[in-house]
This record gives sequence, structure tokens and C-alpha cells, in this order.
Amino acid sequence: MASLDPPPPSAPAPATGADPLAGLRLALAEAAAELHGAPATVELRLDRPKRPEFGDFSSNAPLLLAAGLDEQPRAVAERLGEALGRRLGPDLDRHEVAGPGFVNLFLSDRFWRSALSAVAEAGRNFGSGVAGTDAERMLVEFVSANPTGPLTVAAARHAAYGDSLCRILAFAGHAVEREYYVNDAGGQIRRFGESLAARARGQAPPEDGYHGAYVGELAARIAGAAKLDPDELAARGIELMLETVRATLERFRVHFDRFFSERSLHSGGAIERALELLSDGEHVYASEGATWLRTSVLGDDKDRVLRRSSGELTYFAADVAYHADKLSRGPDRVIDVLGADHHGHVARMQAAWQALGGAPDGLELLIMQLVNLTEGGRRVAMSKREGEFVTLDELIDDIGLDAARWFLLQRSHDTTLDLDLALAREQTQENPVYYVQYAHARIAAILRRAGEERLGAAARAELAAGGAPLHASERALVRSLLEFPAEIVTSAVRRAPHRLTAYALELAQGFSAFYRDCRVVGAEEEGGDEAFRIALSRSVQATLARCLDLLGVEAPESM
RNA sequence: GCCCCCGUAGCUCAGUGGAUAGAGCACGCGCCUCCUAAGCGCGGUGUCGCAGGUUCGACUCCUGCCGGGGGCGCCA
Repeated sequence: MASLDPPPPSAPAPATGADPLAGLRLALAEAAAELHGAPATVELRLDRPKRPEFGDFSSNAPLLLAAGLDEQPRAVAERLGEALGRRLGPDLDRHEVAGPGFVNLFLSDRFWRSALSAVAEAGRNFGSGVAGTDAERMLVEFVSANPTGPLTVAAARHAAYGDSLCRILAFAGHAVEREYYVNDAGGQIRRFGESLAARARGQAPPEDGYHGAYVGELAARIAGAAKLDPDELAARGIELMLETVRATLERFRVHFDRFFSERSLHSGGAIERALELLSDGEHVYASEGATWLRTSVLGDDKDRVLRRSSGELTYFAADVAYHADKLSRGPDRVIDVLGADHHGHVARMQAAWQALGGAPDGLELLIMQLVNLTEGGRRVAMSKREGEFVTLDELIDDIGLDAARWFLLQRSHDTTLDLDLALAREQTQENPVYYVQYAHARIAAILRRAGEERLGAAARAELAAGGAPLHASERALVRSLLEFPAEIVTSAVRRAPHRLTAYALELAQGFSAFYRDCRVVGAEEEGGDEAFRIALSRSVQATLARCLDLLGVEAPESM
């Protein structure tokens, strides 16, 4: 059952002006307070039942209030229903007490008309700013794939997820910065340079180097490569590789505000400064010739090395300095989207963050599970060093940009994703993404058919004033629309873009049912309300377009 | 051994305490004198991995177990 609850106090609250359900929620809260004699402390739910006989909306409030009132739940439901009836007046058709103590609400056309009117008025902004006064300054790091090769499908999932998450957070009202951490230092960069050097001289890369064909192509693009040493080659190679990576990301509709270089932390002395900062707090100690960070007292299972006995700084030391930098920029929240292979990193980074003086919940480390690519049931292997992988560019060329984004976003980030290329490719006729796009395009066609004059009349019409009785499909479609703000809240708070794919599909299905049952242009001929139906179609179109935009998928005017 | 994720329909998966657990795909049948048939309607399957516990109520929360995937470097 879909929940339409106001979020808990810690979460962003819907901006009441933007949410047509606010009046309903307020009535429920007031009615409950009336019974209780004081505002209810329990969380009152306003649910949208799947079964029509359980009403348009339903609340379990009586079950929750019964204990405090020392009364039977059904008796409480009876009184709550009456109190609600007095408050909602003509917006409520009737209420019923059902089951163990639910109160089910059946709303009148008047309610649906004024609700749609509010949605139509919000227009393109419907559902925005739901974070309200809980809006935060957020710094989100994602992808951060090593610049030693092209972006793979694993990176593609990170890119789609991180980008959509940022779009949703921003739409909800947060100030979001997007950042890509470039691992352009350390042992793998040395091996990358050596591999380039070998290819430039026409030799095979070292055993532990990079063997992909792109390494040779890269070497060929560097002027005088054969005469350069591995360090210079690595630097030039990374530069070129990053250009490619950026171009691929932009093609995938993923934009970063900043690419942050690990190397700059070394050369700029930021790591040394971070280590000093931590030494002052007595978090750092020397042992066995190495320098350690005492992460074990902050939740990690062992302490971690910052500087090796060889004198070299570890990757972890650089990451600590990077997070010190993030912290110093003063965001309310830092989010790192990490691969499943980095989960061992979580505890030590959290510990380091707190050692640096960060608030425990100021750093959020999200772990992204793997993508398995299959091709007609056969697993496609992915390894950069072996050079055997499917790149993001190849994926886009293969199944299409919109399908790629949709498929990668369809599942929760913390579950392994199986993507069958053969299926994604062949499915194009029945693909959910095209279904949603089709609904959008179909509405565009209807609105074109309606023409300027009718659209203008609909925009000026007083929808709430009443008119022809509404069809069940019209009411159901308005109800789906009304769920959108809560859906944005949930997607944002739970960092769950995949919810919007499900919502978009549901809204598109609701429109198809409406389209089947109700003629829009010329509605009066069948006893319908043309202005209402045009406004409804426009609102659904705008909301579908918004969903698709948040998912990074195109919303076509025709197909 | 320890840690993380997962186990729901034939397949891929939604569903973080509410009523008879859903979608897409796949399969079958039917539907274009009507705003896009990339569409619509009808047809069915579930020991929600197993066992306990908490609760008026558990797919959902807790404990243990079983199964699958991933991770546990002075690599990055």
C-alpha cells in the first residue's frame, strides 16, 4: 500500500502550499487532536488503499489512538470519522469504519476538482521544494572511476544513480554540488605509465599493467611518446583519458561541477596538513616505522596506515585529506557513492571523518551493488586490466541512451543488477521506458489537437467550481498525481531514484486508462468536462516530463 | 573467521508494521468507422529462503540458521 504520510520530523517536510493533500492531512491531525484533547504524538498515516472499496484514502489513526484513549479502535474510528466529516464538509462524500479500526474516506468530485486545480496551478513546479526548511547544502561524490581506462558499465550505474539522485535532491530543494574524485596518483598510475611506455615502444605491457587495446591507441595519440618517461606518459595519458571520460559522461547527460585531483592533494601539501591536524587531536601515532590513524576507537575494527614504513603516503591518507577539504567547505552533508568493492572503506572513512571533527551523520557512504551484464544468458566479463569490458559508450550505442539510463536506474542501488543486453535490445517495443515516453508523446498529440483556443479556455476555467460528474478513471488519475510530492520526498530521503521509475510507470498506466475511458477534445459530447480533462492531461504530461527529467530520460513530443 | 548486499510469480524485480502481497517481461485469447495499437481488456501461478520472537496486526522489526553474490593489504 502506498504511503502518503507526511515524513517524520527529521526528514524534509512537504512545502504545504505545494501539496494539495495538505488540507486532508491537516483535517486528520485536527480531528485526532480533538479526540485526544491534545496533538497526537503518534505518527498518523494517510494511506492510499489499492482496493476501491476501502476508499480513496484510508487512515490507521484509530488503531494508533485507541491505546492512548483506552477505547476500542472501532469506536475511536467512528468518532474520528465524524470529526473528519465536520472538517471536510462537502469535500467528503462519506466515511466508513472497516476492519480492525480503519477509517476509510470517500471523497467528492469537489475535492478532486480543487486538488487538480492546485496541481495545475503549480504547473512545472509541482512537487518541487518538498524539503522545505530542512533543505541542506550537499556535496555528492560519485563515479570517481580510475582515469586509466574508459568508463565501464559499472561506472555507468554509478553515473546514472548519482546523477539522478542529485537531480532529485536539487528538485526537492537542496543545494547540491557534484564532484568526481580523480585517482591520478599511486601505484596504478605508475603501472599505467609503464604500460603506455611499453606500447609506445611496440612492446607488450608488463604483467601487472593495462592490456586493453585502448592503451596502444592512447600511446599513439601522444606526440613523441617513445621518448617520454613513464611518469610523463601517465600524466599525458590521464589527461587524454579524462577528456574521453568527460565527453562520455556529458553524452550520458551526467554533469559534474568539479573534478578533484588526488595528485593535487600530494603536490599542494594538503595531506601533510591533514596529518598535522589529526596529530594535534592525538589520532595519529607511529609504529613499526609507519604512521597510523587510530580509527579503531571510532568504530573501525583496526587502525589504518597513513604513511608506509617506506615513507610513501597511502591512498587512505589522500582520501582523508580529500575529506578534510570537503569538510572545510562547510556543507551540511557529504555523500559518497561507492562501489561494492569499497565497502571495507566505510568504517575507516567514517572514523577519519569524525577524527577530523565532522559530525557522525554529516558523512553518508552509500554502497552501490554490482552490475552483471549478460548477453543471451552468458555473463560478460569486465576487467580493465584484461581490456575485456563493455564500455558505457558501447552500452549506449547498443541499447540506446534512454533505455540505458532507465535500466540502470530501475533497481535499488543496494541490490545487484542483472542487465541482459539481448533483452534490453530486443525489448524496445515493450520496454517500460518507451511506454512512459509514449504516454507523454500521446498527451502532446492530444494537446496539439485541442489547439490554443481550448487550452486557453481550460487554463482560465474555474475547475473547482463544478461541472459534469467525474469518471472513475479521472479520479484515479488525479489521485496518482497527488502522490507525486510524497514520492519525491521518499526518493530524496531514501536516496532512491528507482522509485520514480515505478511511479512514472504507474502514472503512465493511469493515463492510458483515462485515455481509454474519456475523450478529451470534445468531452462535452459524451457528458464530460473538456476543461477539466485538458487540465488533467497537461498536469499528467508535466509530471511525466518531470519524472523523466529527474531520471535523465528524454520526454518526446512525438514518437 | 569477520563485515556488507540479496533470497517475494516461470524470469527480472517493486513493496522499510496494516485489510485479499504487486509491476514489467514471457505465455494465451480478444480489441483500430473513435484525440498515437510503441496502446487497451480478459486469463494465473506465490511454504514472501527456514525456524523462533516482538506486536491488536510482520514480506516489513529482532535473534538464529540455510543458500547466492561481494569485501576483508603498509593496493587503489
